[in-house]
Amino acid sequence: MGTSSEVPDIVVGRLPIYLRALTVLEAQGQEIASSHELGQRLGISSAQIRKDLSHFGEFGKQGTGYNVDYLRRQLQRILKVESELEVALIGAGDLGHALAHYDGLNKRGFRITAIFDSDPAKQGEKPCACVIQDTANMAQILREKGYKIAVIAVPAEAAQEVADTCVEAGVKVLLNYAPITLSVPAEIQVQQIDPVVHLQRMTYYL
Amino acid sequence: MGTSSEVPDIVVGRLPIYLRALTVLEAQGQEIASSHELGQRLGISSAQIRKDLSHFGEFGKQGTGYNVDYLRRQLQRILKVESELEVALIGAGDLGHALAHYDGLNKRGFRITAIFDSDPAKQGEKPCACVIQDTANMAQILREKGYKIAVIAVPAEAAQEVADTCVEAGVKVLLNYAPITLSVPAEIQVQQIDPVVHLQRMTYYL
DNA sequence: TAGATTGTTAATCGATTAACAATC
DNA sequence: TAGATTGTTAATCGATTAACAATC
Repeated sequence: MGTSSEVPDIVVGRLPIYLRALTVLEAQGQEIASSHELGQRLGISSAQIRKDLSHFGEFGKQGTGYNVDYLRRQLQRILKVESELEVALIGAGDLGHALAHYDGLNKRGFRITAIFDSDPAKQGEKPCACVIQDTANMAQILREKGYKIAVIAVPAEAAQEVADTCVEAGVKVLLNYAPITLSVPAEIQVQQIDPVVHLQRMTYYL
Repeated sequence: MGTSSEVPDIVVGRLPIYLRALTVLEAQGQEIASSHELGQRLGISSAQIRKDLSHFGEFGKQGTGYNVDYLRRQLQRILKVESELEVALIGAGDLGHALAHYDGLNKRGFRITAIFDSDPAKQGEKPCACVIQDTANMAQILREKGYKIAVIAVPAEAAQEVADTCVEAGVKVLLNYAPITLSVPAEIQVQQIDPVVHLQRMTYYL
């Protein structure tokens, strides 16, 4: 064991997949799952699942497997998603609206509580529980309310500037839907969602 | 060298990122780029970029670097995105509509030419160039028109069944927005987009 | 107890990096 | 030529897997 910074990124990246599978199993009323069963569902070897989990502790019982509810809670704790997290959404175009309406975020602990758009025509609209505000006020609001998580759903041309503002305002986690690679300080977490990139890595095999 | 099946998945996965960066550079009028410059922009080592490209051929010139336009075209060829590819979209909820409206797909070679939804109220609607059809007719249409690529934007409960139908109808590439791990034959390519999974792998570091 | 499955070790496998000859 | 950068090799580094003692 040791400090959490020793856990490989790639291991951390699989935990949400495990968590999701456990949530599904629990909804189905299953109380126990073995690493073998989990692995089969996810297309991952059972050894890898056990190895991954061993970075964080001992969660199973020999001869039995893992208690689904217990392991789910442990993963939520490890991933720091036990309580609800507030998310700022920047960009209220089609995608921004779709995200604002999407209850899957809410149900899984991410609450969009601020939305920004630079288009005055959209400001004042209320696509979900919160009203669309002017991007000009974003930096101040992010800092005052202490937002740590932001979702960027603006056009590619605006994304880097939005990211810079977020970082400057104290945001630590960025989910970027704009199709460009953002340049941010090393301590800032960025994940990219670009459907074209995902499609292109598959068309290679056609 | 050898057959393309020898190229590691992880290398193929980076090519779309390179392609995207080259497209940006070209739009900015830059004609030449070195592996070092590309790497700096992407947060990847120059050695890795050269190694990755070396799986497919020799595209650069010593002492100079890579011709941006030439390398971009080569990557498009390797990734099989030289010509437009037809995409079927299943699910016309908020996300489906957002995808149908998104011109970034079109501009980068993926044309949505069929949309399906099981809700009769939505059928007949025309969110983009094509009309929403009944999911009941999906299998037949996918097979007749020879769709190889489908985007799944239905609720989690319906996703596995939709995937099964797609695979049965000859689809080879699936982009899945539903928050479940799909079970498909090994030869089928699947990529998953789940914002919650992306967020959770970052909240670990908060 | 017998059967099953964990957590962990050691071996294997694969990916990344550093370094450099080739060459533009 | 001098400077720069590629493509490639070999070394390093890290991740996955197989195997098994521990134990429920």
